[in-house]
Amino acid sequence: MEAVTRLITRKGLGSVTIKDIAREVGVTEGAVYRHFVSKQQILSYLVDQVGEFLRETVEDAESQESSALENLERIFRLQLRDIEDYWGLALIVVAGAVSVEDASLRPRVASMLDAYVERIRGILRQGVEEESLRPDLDVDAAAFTFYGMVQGLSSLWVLSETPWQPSDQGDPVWETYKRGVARVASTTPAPANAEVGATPETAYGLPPPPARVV
Amino acid sequence: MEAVTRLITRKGLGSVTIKDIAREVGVTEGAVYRHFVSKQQILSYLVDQVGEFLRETVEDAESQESSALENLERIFRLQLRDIEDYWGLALIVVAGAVSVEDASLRPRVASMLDAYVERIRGILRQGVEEESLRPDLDVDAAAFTFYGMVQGLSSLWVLSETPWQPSDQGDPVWETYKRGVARVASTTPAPANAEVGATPETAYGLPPPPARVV
DNA sequence: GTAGCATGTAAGTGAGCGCTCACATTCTTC
DNA sequence: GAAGAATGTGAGCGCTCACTTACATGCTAC
Repeated sequence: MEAVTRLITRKGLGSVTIKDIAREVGVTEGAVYRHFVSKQQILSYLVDQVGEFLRETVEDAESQESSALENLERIFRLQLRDIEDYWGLALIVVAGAVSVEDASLRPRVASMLDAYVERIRGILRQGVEEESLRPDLDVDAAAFTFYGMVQGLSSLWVLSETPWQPSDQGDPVWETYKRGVARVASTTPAPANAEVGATPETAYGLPPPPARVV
Repeated sequence: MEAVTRLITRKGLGSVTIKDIAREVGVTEGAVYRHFVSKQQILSYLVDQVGEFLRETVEDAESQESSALENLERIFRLQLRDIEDYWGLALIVVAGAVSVEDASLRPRVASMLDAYVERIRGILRQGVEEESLRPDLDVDAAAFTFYGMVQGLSSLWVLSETPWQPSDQGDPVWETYKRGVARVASTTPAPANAEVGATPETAYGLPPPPARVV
């Protein structure tokens, strides 16, 4: 499974063949079929693995005893970092690219992503309750937008030639989101004549994001 | 090209073959090769066509003499509608799925999407100037988020089994976005002890969003 | 009307795919 | 150390794909 992940990260999902996998592991094709009954099964396991990975990410961030908004920000940043590390997996997480080609995997990808979005909704709901988020927040909409932010950054990054990183854009994108969902009174509203381009302070007791060379 | 669009809409991108295209048009494979030199060329034309389609959508919305925020909202809604109508094209617009499989098409898809996002940025910049958007708005971040909203809704929709439509979620998602980018001073800020569940006022002279059953 | 060209057809080619199978090797168990 | 299971090999099967080619047909120009 690790080899498959590496290959997808390197070559993209569609062009990974059983022969590729076998060579990456250092065996022949036949040997692969001693452990998996079909290519579809391999991809299916991969989807499960990605789902598990997502679940862990969310739970790690949740376990910290802090506000929902802080937890969300942590998830957001972890997600961007993971996407940078696992180029190809981003495509699964983010576009459900597998399921486009192989309709039989679609339900699995769908339910994996659904579980993820549902977890985000849960945090948002908690945020509304604990009043770190707007009381009139539409939780579904905010969850969609959260998912979209990650996905949008990922797919533009994956396509782009220039070597920027999602996390470079993470701060301002998050600020925009926060403004949309946070309780208005608790944010420090920008003065009307604030300087354009001023970088917002990072908060929430997070370590400052690692400096990245652009 | 229309036949290709229909086929992708019907079957997904990866599983469309030259034979499929030929049959859809009503000729044989050989005849297709009288007009196109390769399958890659066909897909390349398709990407161009999608780019043109996007450009037209944005320009239509821009041509209306109204605020940048209103224009953006119009683009957002048009986009969701188009995605519902052209299932498969959503995947190109939204995930660059082609380019995942065929690396040679990637630059083309990338520049098409880049042009789109750049247009969005232009509208946002205009909005900052005309003061319908926050003066300290990070235009890049807001453009990313805009793109992500559309993409997030699309891909979750494409995967989902249940028959919801992106435009069902459009209103609340847009509200969230608007709150993130619009000029704070011109919105009616919720008082610190606002009632839970209070619906924010729409502003900017927009008609109230149509009531939607969720 | 016929030359020339655009367009179409049917059969094929070669390559790559997922997958299988007869057979070899290695590991475990007693 | 032998039996048997697990694991690996390499050839190859059947299939589909993008693409080609030899040949037919219709349209246009003069």
